[in-house]
Amino acid sequence: MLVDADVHAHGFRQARKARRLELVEDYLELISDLIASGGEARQVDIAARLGVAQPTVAKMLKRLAEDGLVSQKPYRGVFLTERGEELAKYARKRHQIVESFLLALGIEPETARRDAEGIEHHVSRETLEAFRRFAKKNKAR
Amino acid sequence: MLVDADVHAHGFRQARKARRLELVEDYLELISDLIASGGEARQVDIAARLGVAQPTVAKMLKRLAEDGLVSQKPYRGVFLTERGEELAKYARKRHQIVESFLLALGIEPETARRDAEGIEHHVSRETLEAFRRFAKKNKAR
DNA sequence: ATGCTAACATAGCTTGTGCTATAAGAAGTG
DNA sequence: CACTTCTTATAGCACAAGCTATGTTAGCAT
Repeated sequence: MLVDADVHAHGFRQARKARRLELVEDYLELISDLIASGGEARQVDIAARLGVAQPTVAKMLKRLAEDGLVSQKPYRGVFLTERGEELAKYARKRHQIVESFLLALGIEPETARRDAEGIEHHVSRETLEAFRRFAKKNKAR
Repeated sequence: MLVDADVHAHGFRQARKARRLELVEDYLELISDLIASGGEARQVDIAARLGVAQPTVAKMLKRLAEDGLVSQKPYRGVFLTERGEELAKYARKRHQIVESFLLALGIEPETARRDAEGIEHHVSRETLEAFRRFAKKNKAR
């Protein structure tokens, strides 16, 4: 009935790791979208869209900058580094695949969008590939 | 291209709330499984299976007890209250459906188990129902 | 019954992510 | 050019979830 304890533990560790990455990916994806759609990503806009206070964003950006994912000049907008852009691109691709997959399964668009937001961070490459194939084969009408 | 900011923010707030619930569900589900399979749920076992230190579990159990989800007597095992059992049951059902679904999709068992662990918390009732139907129709070979 | 070991309890620290309040810099307007 | 306003920076607090180290208790074995 129950799986081996070590295996079990490993799974949960993975999940916790994924949870920490979620926020980072959300930020990168959003920053990338903001820049693509308006040319700049200001802290206030990021904050408004994430539903969070501006200092929270400032702190997070500092961390992202330290990790080499974004670059910021004082009192100027924030930009993605090459590595940040890469991650953002992958996150967005994954997001789109998950969403199309759900649509192909016949889920309502609104639900698909919302569920995709949560699911995308927990999909391994193998599962993502399976989703992609399925979505391709069963194109949503 | 970008969705309305308030809608966007609301989605993220929901996601953050869900993230806090994840841990609780993981605990309840695991406690329920441990009791079902061995008659008791000891802190050390919970800790081993979650891949976490025992004091971390102790602290969490205290919180769950305050929230009326588990009951514990000092130096004795932990048990689920009625409300806790209910939540655990739903979480487990959801988990099983997600896992069978991934298996039916042709995902490797190991991967399916791991991905299910992360995905289960983000699946709406609508999507869950679609998963259930698909898994039933395409029973894993 | 006494003592040993395994399990639980507790203290205190770290890190991450949120907040409010406030200072400081940039930008637009008269 | 000065002033107002918008944006960003910084300080300081709270809380959740992790850790290590160490004290207590229960249960088993001699």
